[in-house]
Amino acid sequence: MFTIATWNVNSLRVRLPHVIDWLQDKQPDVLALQEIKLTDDVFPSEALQEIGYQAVFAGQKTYNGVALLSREPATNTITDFPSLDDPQRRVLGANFGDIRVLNLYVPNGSEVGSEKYAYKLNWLQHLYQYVQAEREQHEKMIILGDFNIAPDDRDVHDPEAWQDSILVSPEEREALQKILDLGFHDSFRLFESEAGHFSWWDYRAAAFRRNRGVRIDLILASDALKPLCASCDTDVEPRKLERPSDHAPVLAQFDC
DNA sequence: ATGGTGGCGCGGCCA
Repeated sequence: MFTIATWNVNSLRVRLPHVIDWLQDKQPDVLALQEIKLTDDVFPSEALQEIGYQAVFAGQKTYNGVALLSREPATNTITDFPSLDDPQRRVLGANFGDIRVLNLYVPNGSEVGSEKYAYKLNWLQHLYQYVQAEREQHEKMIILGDFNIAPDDRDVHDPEAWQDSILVSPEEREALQKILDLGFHDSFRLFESEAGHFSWWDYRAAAFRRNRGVRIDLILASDALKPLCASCDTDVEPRKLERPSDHAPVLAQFDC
């Protein structure tokens, strides 16, 4: 069994105790982190090593930053799309055995029509190009992370209120669909077709308590991995802790 | 309709 998870931790410095507890509880082979919000020189490699996890990472000051924590070493690591020169650290690709893993922190986009929205759509185009090329080289591939896109209205607590806004706009959803059309599957939807299952809840207005969230943290499995996917679940428990991340971890299991 | 919270870092940006 190969188990892999994604978690936007919103500062690894603050959330390190939660991450360590969760790793010890769930023991995944790989955990992809987003928004670590720290520079490489202060990455907590030793604390993770002590509980049996190695790390590769691409950090920056204050914002963004991604990492892959794993029991076995990562190989063939990349931290950028070849076609995009971007100072923002949002991409981390690596192999774990014969599985190609791509950890993403997709830009939020702020507001539809804004400069940040244009950056998001452009970034997604470069992602598409990269995945298109990678797909030809790797049968077993997993793309996971904070996509900052809710795939469809089941993934939004109040679709009418959210209509055409950031995270759900048609252009964003089309960009995600294009990537799925390269031969990927939303693991969560292989097992659950009902609405109301979320991975992010705003810190404000008691959104978590009222389950007013969106499902934007995804694990995409390639065609070859789809039949091997045994489960995919959101773990809401860490969201209930003191000083939680605003995102919950999502964990998938594969029979390989 | 607005503001509500949290992280970084100490004012304002970002989510």
